[in-house]
Amino acid sequence: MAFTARSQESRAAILTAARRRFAADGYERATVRAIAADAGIDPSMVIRYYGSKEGLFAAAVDLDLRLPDLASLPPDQVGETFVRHFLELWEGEGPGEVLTVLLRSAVTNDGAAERMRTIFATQVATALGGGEDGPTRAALVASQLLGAALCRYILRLPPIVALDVDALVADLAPTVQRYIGEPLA
Amino acid sequence: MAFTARSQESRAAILTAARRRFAADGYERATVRAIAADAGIDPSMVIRYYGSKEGLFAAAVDLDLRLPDLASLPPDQVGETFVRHFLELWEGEGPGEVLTVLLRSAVTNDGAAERMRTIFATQVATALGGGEDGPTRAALVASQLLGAALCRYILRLPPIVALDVDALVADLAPTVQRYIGEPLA
DNA sequence: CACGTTTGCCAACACTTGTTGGCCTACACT
DNA sequence: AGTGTAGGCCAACAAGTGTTGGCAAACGTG
Repeated sequence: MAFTARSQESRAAILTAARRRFAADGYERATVRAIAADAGIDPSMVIRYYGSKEGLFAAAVDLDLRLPDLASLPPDQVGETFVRHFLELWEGEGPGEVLTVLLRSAVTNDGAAERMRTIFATQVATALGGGEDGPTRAALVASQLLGAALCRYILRLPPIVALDVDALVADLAPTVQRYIGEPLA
Repeated sequence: MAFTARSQESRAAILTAARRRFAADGYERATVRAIAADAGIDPSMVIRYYGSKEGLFAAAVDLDLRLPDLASLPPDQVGETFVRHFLELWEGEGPGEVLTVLLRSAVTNDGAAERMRTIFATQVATALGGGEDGPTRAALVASQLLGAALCRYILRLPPIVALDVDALVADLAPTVQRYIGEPLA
């Protein structure tokens, strides 16, 4: 039952292959067989190590957003800092893949949607702190950031893809800043 | 080969059932058998009428956004009008289902993504008019609106779901207004 | 009324899916 | 060296998929 050092290599190979497949195809179309083939291993081993396809998925999307401590920043820079951190997460090799997996499959798989919900209900909401309408503000921020990620990394809308990170940050930061700070309707 | 009046009822039943199933489950998990069962008809008829599952899908996502003429509005109301129109499209029974289908499957299906791209590259961009950076502005608008739709109708983030349409319009309108009118970075 | 066409269902096909059990090999430990 | 345990692959399963062909009944048209 317990893991030994010898199998760690296979486990890791399976996990990275799973992330890549899940990211590329989404939960439903990514098959255990394809993941196993990418990892150069038998499909049955995938089940043996991770229990089921869903267990593998859960292991593949285990990510800490590592949101910075925004409370210690000058209030008027929170928006820009937050947007930049989020976008650089997406641009990165590892986290970007995990986030792609999450978003791609949260759209069709309810388990992934639940995971996304908790991530943005806990990590984002607490990072932003906030009073009684804190959750609403966090959700508005999420709507803009997830929308941007959707258009840039999933749908690949050309005008959004064409922008470099700095320009995108400059465009989005005021929006996020307003959702965090300005009074709501 | 040609359609007769007698079959129109079944065709329509299949189409509405397909829209509902595609919207609820996404392309992959919506099975022809389930759609046929919902329509109270044999699965083979679905294929006979629409050729294949993909043909049925193509027929199910045939929608005109019916974007209003924004040019004739006072410039400072364009944002709010646009946001409200978009949200009410989503709230509506028929169009909302089609949009859900489109977004749900654009994330994993490349054909649907292409359809989405052209919709937001042509319909939205031309509705907003605009000069040389018009496409960029339109894409930024799309990022916020699609993000909001994603959070509200797909991921169902509670704080976004809890808002009524008026409140959401009030929160999002300034963002869209800024993307349309204010200078970009 | 008889004809051909259309509608519809049943059964089946060929295939893919996640998952399981059996068997052999290679390692670790005493 | 001998033994127990874990790694790994093969083959197979049961279930579900989209799709096809054949056949009975209902229809519209002459």
